[in-house]
Amino acid sequence: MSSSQALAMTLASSYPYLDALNAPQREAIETLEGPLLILAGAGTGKTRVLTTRIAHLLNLHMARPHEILAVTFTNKAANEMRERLTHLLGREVEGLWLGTFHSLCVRILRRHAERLDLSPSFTILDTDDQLRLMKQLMRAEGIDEKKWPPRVVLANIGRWKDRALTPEKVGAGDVKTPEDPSVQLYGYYQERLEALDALDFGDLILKVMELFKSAPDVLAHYQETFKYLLVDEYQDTNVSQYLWLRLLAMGHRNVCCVGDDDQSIYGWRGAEVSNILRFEKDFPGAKVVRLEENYRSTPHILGAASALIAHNRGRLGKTLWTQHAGGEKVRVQGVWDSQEEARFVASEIENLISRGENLAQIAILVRASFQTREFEDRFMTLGIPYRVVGGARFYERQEIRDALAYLRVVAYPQDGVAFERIINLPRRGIGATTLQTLHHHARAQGISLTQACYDLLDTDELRGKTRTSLEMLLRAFERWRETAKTMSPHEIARIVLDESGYTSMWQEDKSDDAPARLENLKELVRALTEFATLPEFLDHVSLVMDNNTSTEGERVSLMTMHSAKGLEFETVFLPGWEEELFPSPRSVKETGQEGLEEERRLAYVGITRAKVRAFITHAANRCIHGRWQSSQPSRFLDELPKENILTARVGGVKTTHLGWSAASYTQDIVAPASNPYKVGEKVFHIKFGYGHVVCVEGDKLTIDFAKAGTKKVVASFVEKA
DNA sequence: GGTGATGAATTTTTT
DNA sequence: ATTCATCACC
Repeated sequence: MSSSQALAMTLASSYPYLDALNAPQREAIETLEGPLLILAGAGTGKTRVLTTRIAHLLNLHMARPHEILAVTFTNKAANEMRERLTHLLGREVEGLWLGTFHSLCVRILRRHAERLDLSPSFTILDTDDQLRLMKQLMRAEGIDEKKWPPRVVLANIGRWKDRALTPEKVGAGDVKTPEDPSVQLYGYYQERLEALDALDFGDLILKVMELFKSAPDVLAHYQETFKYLLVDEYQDTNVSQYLWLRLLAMGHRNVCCVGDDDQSIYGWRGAEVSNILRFEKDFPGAKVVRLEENYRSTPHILGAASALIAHNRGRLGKTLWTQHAGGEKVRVQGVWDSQEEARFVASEIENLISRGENLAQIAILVRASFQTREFEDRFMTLGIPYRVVGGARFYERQEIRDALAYLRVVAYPQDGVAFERIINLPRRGIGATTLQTLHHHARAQGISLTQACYDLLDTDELRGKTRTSLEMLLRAFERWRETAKTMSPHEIARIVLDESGYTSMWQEDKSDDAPARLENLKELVRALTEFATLPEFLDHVSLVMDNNTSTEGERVSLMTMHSAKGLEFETVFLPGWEEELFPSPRSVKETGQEGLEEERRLAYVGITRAKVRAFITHAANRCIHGRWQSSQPSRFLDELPKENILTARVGGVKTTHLGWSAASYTQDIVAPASNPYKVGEKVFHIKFGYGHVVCVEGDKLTIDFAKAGTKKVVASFVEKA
């Protein structure tokens, strides 16, 4: 034991935050030196251990904030950890290296870009950019996109990057068939990225490794700086991230990883549970602490989850236990179809509301995001406030990405990816042919797309309308860049969007979703007020794809089980436990037993989110891709012990009106007619667009929407058009 | 170079 | 059901 650790032990009692911990938790916190692996089951206080550990390191003056590197899985988790740390220490901590692998890598890369063939203002490509680039590449190479879908090629490349395989390292055993063009395209893809001064997500990790290998002084600097390393959600790290970590930890070996092999649900993204097993091998003498006391769930919930996960082979094995007693059994409910499922869940939620339960403590966790739709419909009809977490994310919307492309070109003139996106948006007569000419020139001369435009404008290559509008566009960008020097980012954004004609493009658009898009653009400009500079904002956007899900207001949460990781709710609904949906047939088909086990872990994650009560439902019929299918209950249901569950089934061909409980029916009649809308009036709804009121009942309106058809909604969800 | 019609494929999960 | 690509025509 080191002297500092001995010190920690003796002083422990004078740190009140240690007193509330159980023995293993305390051990996990007081083992500050040397490699430590914390196997933390669901709900065993893992985040608490991590934050307390950081607080303890700081309080004992064993490290200054900038000497601690803490890696989380999501930006949200990083923020939460920061908040809890502030709370523990009673003050804000500045300078801590706390973030996701990706955001930490960007921070390092921007600092040392000159040591690599990158500029400090390199671009980070997102999935959309990647896809566009790959399509271009494949077209240029004459590769059939039908036979080799660009998404699949990109997925292959992504998996190779997850395993730290550069194009030359990809072997024959890494491709499914010898004629797969992915390897060849991987090489070209990397060349294009380099020419574009761009990195994709996987590159962020690999580039830092490259930096460390080519610049030993830089590596030494970070190895010395980061005296203590902490990693959350360790079961979801990939090989690259593991190697990255090992490189940094090699010297002092003060590395603490927290994970749960039973909650590994990102195998499809290259996560390797085996990193956990490797840990003890690569860090001999590593201490392993197991956290098995669950503070979250009732015995029935825990019992159901534990029995389910016990069906997996190849797990490290943990026995979760709780001091809680009693509680409700997990309810398993069969319904006729997905609509009835939505009605059932909604009526149960109304029951909970009438019993005074907090909506923020209720969540519906689905396997696939399309499942949220029917719940949304139902909640809107009944006026149950809800929020969809994750899903179609703000920064991924078309109009937002277009607007961002404009801003990127203003901030980084050489950003070809962004420039290409908006060069003809709104339409200004610069079509595919012109673009091809520009590309050809840019590549031949090894210059940026923007530079190629300037070059070609000096020649007679371009004529007529094309020439004038390209010239105008370049002038406009020059002007905006000038403006950007003196104005705040949000003012620049407004000017750029107006002067480019992008705003008017949507104003003139007669489609139903145009108003919502304009609203989103306004929201974007609003979001910009929080940033001092354009580059700062752009980095934020490419890394923090979380739409800042406002936690404000009491709302039911709707999300996938994946995005529910790390969260907890008093009540959890788990709909769609059917063979054709969960386990996902695709997952089982593609990766067999391994895939099935990952699905089971997902089920385990789902159940263990619940503190007090859990409902699992399965429908006999479901409409997938516009086609009705009948389905069998999920095999996972058979794996739940009888003593922990309560089964009910509503079968038969005739629909049973489960959701139409007396409560919701009377509410329809009793509710006062307190809304300002009249039959025939034109209204706007954020999700359904424009429509006319056809019926008014109390605060409910029946509206015939131009696009979405006839829907019944609560008056407060629409506005006058 | 732009537009509109037709037909096919698509949806698992996310930094 | 919706989105995307392709093709014919302006």
